[in-house]
Amino acid sequence: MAQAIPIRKNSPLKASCHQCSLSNLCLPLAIEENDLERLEDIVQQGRIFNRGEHIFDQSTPFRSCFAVKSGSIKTSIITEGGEEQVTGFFMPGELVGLDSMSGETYACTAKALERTSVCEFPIEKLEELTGKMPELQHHMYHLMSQEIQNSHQLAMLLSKNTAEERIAALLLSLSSRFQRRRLSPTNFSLPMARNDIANFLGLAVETVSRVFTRFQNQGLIRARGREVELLDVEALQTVTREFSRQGCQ
Amino acid sequence: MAQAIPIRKNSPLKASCHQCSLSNLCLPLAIEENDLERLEDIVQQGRIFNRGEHIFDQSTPFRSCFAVKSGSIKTSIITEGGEEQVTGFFMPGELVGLDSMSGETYACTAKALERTSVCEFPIEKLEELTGKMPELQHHMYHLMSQEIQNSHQLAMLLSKNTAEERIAALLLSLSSRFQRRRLSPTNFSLPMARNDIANFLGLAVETVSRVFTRFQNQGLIRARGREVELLDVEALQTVTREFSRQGCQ
DNA sequence: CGTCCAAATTGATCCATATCAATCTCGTAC
DNA sequence: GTACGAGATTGATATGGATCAATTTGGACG
Repeated sequence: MAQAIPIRKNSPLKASCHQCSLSNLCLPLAIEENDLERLEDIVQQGRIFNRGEHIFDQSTPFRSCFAVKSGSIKTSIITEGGEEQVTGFFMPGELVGLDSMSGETYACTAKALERTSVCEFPIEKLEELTGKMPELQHHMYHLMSQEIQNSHQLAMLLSKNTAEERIAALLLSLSSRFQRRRLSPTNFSLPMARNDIANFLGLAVETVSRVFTRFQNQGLIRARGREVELLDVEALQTVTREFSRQGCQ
Repeated sequence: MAQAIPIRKNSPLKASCHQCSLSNLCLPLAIEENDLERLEDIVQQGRIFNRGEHIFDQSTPFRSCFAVKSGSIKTSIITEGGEEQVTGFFMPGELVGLDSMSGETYACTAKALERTSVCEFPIEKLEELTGKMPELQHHMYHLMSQEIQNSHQLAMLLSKNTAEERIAALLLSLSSRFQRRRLSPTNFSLPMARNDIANFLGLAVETVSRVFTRFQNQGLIRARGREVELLDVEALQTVTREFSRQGCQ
């Protein structure tokens, strides 16, 4: 299988947001034809990261935001003590790095959970562009605001909800994000390990494991390793009193 | 004391960010003289709210962000079930409403914790202005990014830290925010009730109370009702492994 | 100055989840 | 195919903080 796939003639090195199936999810929401071209001018498309590789970490000077094209990314803060706090999971169509726009270096570390490709938006050029394009500026505010809300919802989940509620909420969040990408909302593969789930939700791994089996015994889900099937979405929604991470957009 | 204070002749009804002692804290950071005037044109200054009054709530259509001039504000999310989750406390120089820039209505409810005056920034005009003023736009991104980080720090505190650590962190956060306003960082009055602290930090009121007395017995603080004196800041910092809410800016 | 009510404190008990410990599973490399 | 190790599961026990209950404090108001 050493045969390389031939590169298409005239395949542009620069981005082509036009053809991107995620174009309505990430940045170029609802902007004009020639506006889209301006965005294409500044984006660096198609960087690939393998599982476990860092897109950036807390010591990296902040230069760019990244939109996930395929794969998935985990962001986390590492404390001086070396403890990790997972702050989010990012799926295709979502924008990573918005929390870093107020410092010299990134505010967190971003790691590819699987083979992942991203579009890079250099922040200086992006700011320049949003200054000229009110729609795009508005969209940036929208995305950042959404990110604040997500984080508030997470805080709420952590401070008020039980282990079962937190995990149900996460499953439903993932479900709706898969659905938005026109993938099955009931049958998907978790991109992250149990450990990451536990850390994100402020639980011990053992607790996550136990809740998964409990849900399984109750007929709410079917889970084998990272493969998950939601058997009773309604019931899961009942378990979750609150929380709906809408992700990016 | 029925005598009204006479209104100064020519006292402008519109804002005067020039004279505002908070001008380097809230929006008009590092902008030019005539830029500041443009900001003054859009801001509605001097609205006063009494203790307990709502600046806005979740059913209010989103129109404006608010900068705290004096007093303090509590923001919280009310769930369908009527549960409250306090999402933040805002002090003079800080901007409220950034989490609401992605919906038709406000994402939370804002309540004055004491007699509070605010400056109102109508969002449409503000967006228009940031489109023309790159510095101001940059500052908005900065503020929103900071807000995301604050919220991540809170999530971290809630998921990883003990009751003592959370309360020490809050006290130190308030301390540094008082200091930024050139007030005493060791001797201040808490604007919020124990209940609000408990809710914000994901604890029961009783626990907050107990930790306060424990800190007092250990000689870390002196507290009588809402009056607090930090006696050993170093020790409090040791208690807090993490977390530093920088507030706005 | 005393009354009243909300807020705060203190004490006793209980429980959800962490922690510790022991397998088990499965993907990967040899 | 077998061996290995990381990740996941399951079981037993400990504990921090919630909850329930009872005072106490303090501020607003007549």
